[in-house]
Amino acid sequence: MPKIVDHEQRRRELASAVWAVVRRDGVAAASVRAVAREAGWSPSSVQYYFATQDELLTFAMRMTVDGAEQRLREDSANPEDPRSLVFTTVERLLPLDSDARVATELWVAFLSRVLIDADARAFNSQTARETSELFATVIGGLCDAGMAAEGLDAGLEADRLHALFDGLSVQVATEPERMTPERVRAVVLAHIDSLLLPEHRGGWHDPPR
Amino acid sequence: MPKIVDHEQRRRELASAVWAVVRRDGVAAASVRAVAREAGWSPSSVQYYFATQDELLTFAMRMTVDGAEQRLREDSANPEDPRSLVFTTVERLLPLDSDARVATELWVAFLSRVLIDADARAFNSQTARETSELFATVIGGLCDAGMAAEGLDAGLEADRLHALFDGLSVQVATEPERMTPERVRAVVLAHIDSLLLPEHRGGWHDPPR
DNA sequence: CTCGTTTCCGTACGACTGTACAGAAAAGAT
DNA sequence: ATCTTTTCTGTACAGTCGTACGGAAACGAG
Repeated sequence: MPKIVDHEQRRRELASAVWAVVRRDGVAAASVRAVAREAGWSPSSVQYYFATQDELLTFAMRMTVDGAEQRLREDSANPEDPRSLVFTTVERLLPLDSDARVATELWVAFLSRVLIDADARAFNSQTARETSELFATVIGGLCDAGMAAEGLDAGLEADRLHALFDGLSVQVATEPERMTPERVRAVVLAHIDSLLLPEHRGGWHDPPR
Repeated sequence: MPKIVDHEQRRRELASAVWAVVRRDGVAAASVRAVAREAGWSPSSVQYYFATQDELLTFAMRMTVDGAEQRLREDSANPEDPRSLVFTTVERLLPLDSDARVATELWVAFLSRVLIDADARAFNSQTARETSELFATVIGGLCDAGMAAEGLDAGLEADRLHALFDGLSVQVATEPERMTPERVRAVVLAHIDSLLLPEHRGGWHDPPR
């Protein structure tokens, strides 16, 4: 038996190289050769683990959403008040601290692929649907707790929060100097307040984190 | 004197070809050759009007925001109630009808460039700032009319509306089947209502258009 | 018709792309 | 030490790309 490498780990390693290249030079520069150079391997070696470039890029993209899901699960055992559950959910998905922001930038970079590539489009629809459902769940929590403003349409509000979330993501990635983490937090808090009954608004003495 | 062509018009004609290509095959496919083929000219001919590819793409992108500005001015002489001014402003900028949606898709396609190219970044910042100011103005109109909810921070709300707008733009471009024009309108109307004093909410018997 | 300018095009060069393929290097099992 | 399978690499091919350059075509003024 010959030398054996953990294929999955090697693939993750190469995906990280994809991130680095995309982050530095854009998604158009994520060629097989560039990724190989970044990872310190020969292009043919990359080819050994990913038969095609598309496979490589798709895998790299899928890893970012896996990361987001994991980040989300980290303390979803968070039975505190539904209001801060909404906040932490958004904040976990929309990474504001240093490294994790790369995932958002990757997402923006890959958006251009969604317009063209059918697979990327399907993948995007899938994760978008999951995000919508997640937001619908946490907003449903507000309603169940009787904290939501009266006449609030949970489905509509989930879409609205989702759109706000996507917009903030884009702006964090494309205009980090204008849309700072503090500003993002302020916008999100204001938005959540707008979902609540007046008596539950404000008083974010402990903006989680 | 030889044959004379209107350079500016020819440039606009070529920019339209850029749109068509970007729309169909993505921004990565917007090569000089592809644009020339689309426009029915030789690649060298395109070169005659745009010395470099970058010049071509930048010009095409700038034309889309010119279009948006023009669309905006079309009936900005609209002194009706400030509430529907907010709505029409958003709707004019976020084209929902057939053709004009291409501009939004172009914007999404070009976002990936913003992450990399310094010029694209500056251009994006500039237009984003203008959009923010515009939103701040119309929201200021709500406040001045005494229709805004109490304790409303106009600057913050301008940013929030801007983020919602960008998110809707992305979703309209990437998931048109989920985010239909009707859904967009519903989300925007709900958002505007959340900015108002309770007594001014609802009753959009005449959603403009 | 002829000249001069503008407009347009064909060609060419160097660089990069994805990927197919054949063979070299590595390393555990015998 | 030898064998066998995995791992890795070099090379090659057929594209596409941006763009520089020289010359052809078009066309208005004289």
